[in-house]
Amino acid sequence: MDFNIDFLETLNPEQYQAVTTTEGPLLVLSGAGTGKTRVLTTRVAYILANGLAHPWQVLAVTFTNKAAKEMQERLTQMVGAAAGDVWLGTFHRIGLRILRRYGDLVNLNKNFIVLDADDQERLLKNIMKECLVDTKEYPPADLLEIIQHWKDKGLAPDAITEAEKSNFCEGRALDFYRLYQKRLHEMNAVDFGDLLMLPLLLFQTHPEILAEYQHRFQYILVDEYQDTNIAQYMLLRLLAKGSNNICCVGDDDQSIYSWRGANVDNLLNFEKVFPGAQIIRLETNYRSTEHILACASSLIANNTGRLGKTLHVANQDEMGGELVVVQGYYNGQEEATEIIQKIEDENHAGIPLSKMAVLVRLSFLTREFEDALIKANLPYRIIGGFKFYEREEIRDVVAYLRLVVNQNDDLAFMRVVNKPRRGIGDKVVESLQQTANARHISLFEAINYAEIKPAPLKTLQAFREMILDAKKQTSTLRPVVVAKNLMQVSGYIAMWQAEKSLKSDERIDNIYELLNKLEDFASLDAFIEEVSLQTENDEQTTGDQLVVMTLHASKGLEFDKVFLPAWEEEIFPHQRAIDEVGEAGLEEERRLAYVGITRARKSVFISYASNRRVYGQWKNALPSRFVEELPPEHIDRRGNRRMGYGAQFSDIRMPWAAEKQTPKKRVGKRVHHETFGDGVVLREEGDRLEVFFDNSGLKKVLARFLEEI
DNA sequence: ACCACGATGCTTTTT
DNA sequence: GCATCGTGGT
Repeated sequence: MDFNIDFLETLNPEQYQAVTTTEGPLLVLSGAGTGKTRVLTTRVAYILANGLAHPWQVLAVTFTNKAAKEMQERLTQMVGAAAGDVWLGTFHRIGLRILRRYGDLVNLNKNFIVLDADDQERLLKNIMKECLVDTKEYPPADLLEIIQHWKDKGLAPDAITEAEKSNFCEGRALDFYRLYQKRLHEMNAVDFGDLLMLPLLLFQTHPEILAEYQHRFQYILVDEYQDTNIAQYMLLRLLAKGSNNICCVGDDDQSIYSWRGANVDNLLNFEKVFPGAQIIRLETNYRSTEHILACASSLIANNTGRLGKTLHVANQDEMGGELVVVQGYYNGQEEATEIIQKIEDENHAGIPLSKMAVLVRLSFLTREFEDALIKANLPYRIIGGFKFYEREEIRDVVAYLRLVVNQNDDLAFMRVVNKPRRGIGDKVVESLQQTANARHISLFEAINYAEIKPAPLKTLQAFREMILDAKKQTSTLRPVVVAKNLMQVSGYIAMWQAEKSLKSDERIDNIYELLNKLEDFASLDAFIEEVSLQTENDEQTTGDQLVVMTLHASKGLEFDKVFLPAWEEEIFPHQRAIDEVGEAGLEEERRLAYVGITRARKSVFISYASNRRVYGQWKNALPSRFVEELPPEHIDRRGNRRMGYGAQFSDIRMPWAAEKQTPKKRVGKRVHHETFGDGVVLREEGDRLEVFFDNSGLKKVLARFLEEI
């Protein structure tokens, strides 16, 4: 293989070791900005160049689709077309690939579909309703989370032990899980968790298949190992039993997905699980300045139970640099406006927008920045907010296509059968469902048997023919043409065109954007599969844009200048993280702060606001405790913009603050309301009061609209 | 079957 | 403050 190994010379000694120690288990502890992607990529290239394995005998797993794509590109640069034969992708994609091949051994039909979060929740809601559960009291989303956690551990319903059981809905979660799996099976569908759990089940029940993959994968590489869950760990352990050549790269200080089932112990126990493992530490940081690293290190030092690493700057040029700025603001809006102003100034001074980023803890915080960006007329992209593939119109179009591919896809059927309105209401769908249940057939097939009045029946038959017609077209026409036809014939596009609003125009644009993507696909199946795995916003760097995203979404990225707003108690660290898992939650929040700071090459701008609107209500806020954990000599602390540094937050007297100071006991008091007149307070729940007004009767009103009389 | 309106709850973080 | 859901009227 023609392969230029010159770039081995540009590696530092530790990186070189990590690349060339190919045999046996290896753990690479790789701090932020120490070149781990480079190591991983070069390692694969090294293995291929030395003929240690064929490309298809190398398995490289990444955490996100984006990371996989980036690695694929870099690898192609180094080894050319051979890069395409390496098994490279997210765990979920690899799992899918295995199931497409051997799914029949775990009761799957070859062309199964992958449900997204929305489908899953809808399905669970249906199941719960059938079981006469009040979905208000027991939210399907909570059940989904429970089931996902089971799947994260690789636990099928029969494997749930007493200790794993949940007391959700009087302990019925397991029953629902069983039903849910049964329903998935009937629909020939899997969810995200199944993409890990079912391959695991396959390997456990079919040793000969496991042996085949153990033999196949001579070298296994894993990125972001600190964020793998138990199912992923078990898969890796099984696969690595073949060659024993497994290399995991990770950083315990960047473990930020425990809420999703990630388990840092995978990394901490690496030596125990893989005897004879070697460990290499990458501690030379090529990304950030001294001040930035000092802040990150000082902050993370407050965590316990770390493996411990000391990052140092790579070159002397990076010594010094700008101090990390900590700025206080009056409120969230001022904060957003001023930060965008700064970004605009930097942009005028020559820094491209794409080299800067605003990273927030909670996705709703992106909103104020979006407003400010629109006012400033700067091009931007929000990541972590509403995602392209989660938009209504996109999901509708995909549902149509899913139905063309698989008429038994009941969820897709229900989504589009009356969209646009065709006069098919709840009653008709209910009747279809009954027939379908009784005969064990899909809703689509039930059209032929259900007792339905002539008018809707005619509509349903026409709908049926339309889908079957599109299916017929797939054998002669290109997928993109079939899809465009269907969107016209079904009246779906016309539905939005008729609406004529700003939003509907945008929706139509989105639909065409989606349909154009179809150009690149040979079949509808392939397209749907791509879409169902593409949950994360792919990099569509259309020109020079500023990104505003969540801290979670920023993992693995880097920017010259990073802005970290809303460093306030209850937001960051997030109150719920602390409430739910206490000290462990706080430490994960701190790692998130560490991830945020270490995204920056040249400068970090941290800020907090004294007042913030949450749920449309003003709340005052204290600076995050993390601010106090930064080393004073490395920061430029500017305090609050309007009050000057040192002002006591409790000194702030704002109109809305007055309401907080009124005594809590208001029950029994006579009050006056501008619209409802005089009355007496009966009950009190936080800010909401139940008042019996003399002339208007019983009303629920907000305390701030009341005056005591 | 569909629409208008009001009550409700929501904001962690994502493959 | 907003989007979603459920209700009751047409």
